[in-house]
Amino acid sequence: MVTKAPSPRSLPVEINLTAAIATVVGDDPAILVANVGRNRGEAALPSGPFDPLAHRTFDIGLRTWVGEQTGVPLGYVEQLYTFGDRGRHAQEGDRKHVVSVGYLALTRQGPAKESAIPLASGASFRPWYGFFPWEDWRSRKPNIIDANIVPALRKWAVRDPNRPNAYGLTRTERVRMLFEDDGGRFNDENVLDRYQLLYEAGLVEEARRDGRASPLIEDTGPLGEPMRDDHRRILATAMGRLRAKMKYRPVIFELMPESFTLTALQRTAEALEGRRLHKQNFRRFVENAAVVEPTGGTSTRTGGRPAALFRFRREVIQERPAAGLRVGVRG
Amino acid sequence: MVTKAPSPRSLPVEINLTAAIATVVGDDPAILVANVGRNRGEAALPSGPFDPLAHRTFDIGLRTWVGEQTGVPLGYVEQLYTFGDRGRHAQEGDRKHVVSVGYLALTRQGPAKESAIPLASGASFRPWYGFFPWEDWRSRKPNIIDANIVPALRKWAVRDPNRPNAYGLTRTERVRMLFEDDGGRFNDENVLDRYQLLYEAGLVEEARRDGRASPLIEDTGPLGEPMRDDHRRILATAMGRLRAKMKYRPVIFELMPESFTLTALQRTAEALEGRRLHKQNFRRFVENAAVVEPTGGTSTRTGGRPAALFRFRREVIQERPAAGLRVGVRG
DNA sequence: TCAAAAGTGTTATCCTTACACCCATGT
DNA sequence: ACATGGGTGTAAGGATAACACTTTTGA
Repeated sequence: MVTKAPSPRSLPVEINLTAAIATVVGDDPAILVANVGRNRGEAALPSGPFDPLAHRTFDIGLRTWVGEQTGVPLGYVEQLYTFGDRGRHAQEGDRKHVVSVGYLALTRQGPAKESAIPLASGASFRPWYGFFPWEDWRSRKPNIIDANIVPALRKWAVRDPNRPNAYGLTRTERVRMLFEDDGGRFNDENVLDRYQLLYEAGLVEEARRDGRASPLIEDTGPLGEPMRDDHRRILATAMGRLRAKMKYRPVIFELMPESFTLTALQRTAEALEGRRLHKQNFRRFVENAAVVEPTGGTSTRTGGRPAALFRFRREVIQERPAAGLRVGVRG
Repeated sequence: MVTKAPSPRSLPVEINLTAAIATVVGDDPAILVANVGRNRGEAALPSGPFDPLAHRTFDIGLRTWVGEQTGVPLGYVEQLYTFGDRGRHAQEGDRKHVVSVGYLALTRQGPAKESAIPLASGASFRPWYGFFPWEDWRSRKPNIIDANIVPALRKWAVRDPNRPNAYGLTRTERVRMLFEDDGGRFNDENVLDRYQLLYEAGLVEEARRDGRASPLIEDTGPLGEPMRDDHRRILATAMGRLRAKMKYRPVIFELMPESFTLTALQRTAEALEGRRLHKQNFRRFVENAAVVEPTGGTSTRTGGRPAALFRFRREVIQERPAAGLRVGVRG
């Protein structure tokens, strides 16, 4: 058996780090993007080469150039996935091969509508549901699902209804599981699967760009705002991972200010999960998980009774390593 | 903000794929290793360069050379983590930089003690608890923990008891959470954290090799069999991921034969999780999760009443996407 | 005094944990 | 007949989901 035999001939390889940097602005989750919709520029995630001479680890490299170039200090950082498909960046020709390591990062951003952090020009925080309008079920099931997505996916599925994918699921089954099955509830963590299905069905702009568009895309119109290269796939991975992770790790507090009301905490959880939560149960959960403690202060907010302020109890990290916000459904 | 600016000067980068290929042999989980303990050879995970000219994706590359070189057909394949620290492979000098993409793969191996699949010479399946003896709690709490690990870690911790790591945990807290807290239960998923702690404390052979050994390693003796490079870290990542994943996805059936008894299924789950499970509860769980169905056949096994045979119900993948074996504690 | 949001009490139901016992076969 | 493992019934306790109601402020 061979181990680390040198490749006979090989393309030069470049390692690229691409970060989905998430925050919450007001009541909406947002993502840091570069090159915002100027003339012809598509939105792009911050991304840069990894230079092993300058930085010892991926993490250090990422924090350094994100800090330098955007002014955003990163708190929590987590590696997501490494994308290495040949031909992901067709425009590069075949002269080198780019491998992208995707990262999720969190940064605090305060409640202001305007960004509190001075950002480099061209960079801004944008609500992530602009890129994934079908993921925001907070006020209701998004209309785009029944009006556009499901009809188009059904047409796509019937063309070859029984072809199984890698997991043995047919097109019809995948459509039902991911978009139709609202008798069952919306599974907030399958962000990537839903995007992937739309991509395979040729219904997102990126599929058209890659020469995989279906004629059906003319029916649906653009589904969410596209991003450069496969950045929207990386963002989908990040959203799904964050939604999963917050249920068993207290990462949400990386997005909260030092002290906050329980309602603010709930709004943030709802923003990330894209669905409303049940107030009493949310509070009971937070209470007996003991992840927060009262500061003693109160906040006089927009109308209504003043709310008690709480802070994150750092001790829970050692007391209950699995303390997240695994709360139930429905508001 | 810069996106994909070319790195000014850069080391050549090589992408290396390293796979933890897991199976179950009899009642023990095993991992495919190359270069088994001949003269001076350390165990190593199968590993090879990724050549973007030959293979379109990482997955395809991995399946191809694993198949060619070892004869092992891979079923389930999942990317784990990409390791890019400079200096991981010191012996390479500074002439190129190797980035390793770690993978978890599963393959069926049948109940035979001898491997059913002809393996390339030098390759073999080895029980993974040989590399992680502190992870097997099936018969009892491993003696090595109280006899060797905890005393050495305590000595290590008191040298600098309050230094926090990246998560704000002190040495003392980490030791307690990961190895001492048996009032609380053993958390089977933290395989990587435990290995990482032993590495930082300088108690594993790899730390000595990297020049980070503590004198304490002379007290403890070698803790588990070492592996080449950082392969034991990759294996720890794989074990933790598999233990976590089997609780919410039916991946365990990738390791089972076509039909099996419920006890065999339980033994496999126990082998992977490294702890005994409660029989009745395991059965009830499997029953009402409806992940299996009776084949009608029975198996006459080693003594005792014949056991009914079951098979995996593929339909659950679409019925209950989160159908795993999230079963309770204790046998 | 009333709108608006904070904050609480209580119950039905289901799932988890744990107990101990019966069944069918080979020797 | 008995050893060996296969297979089951049931009850206590806790977590979850859902119901509607009281409290405190600002305008």
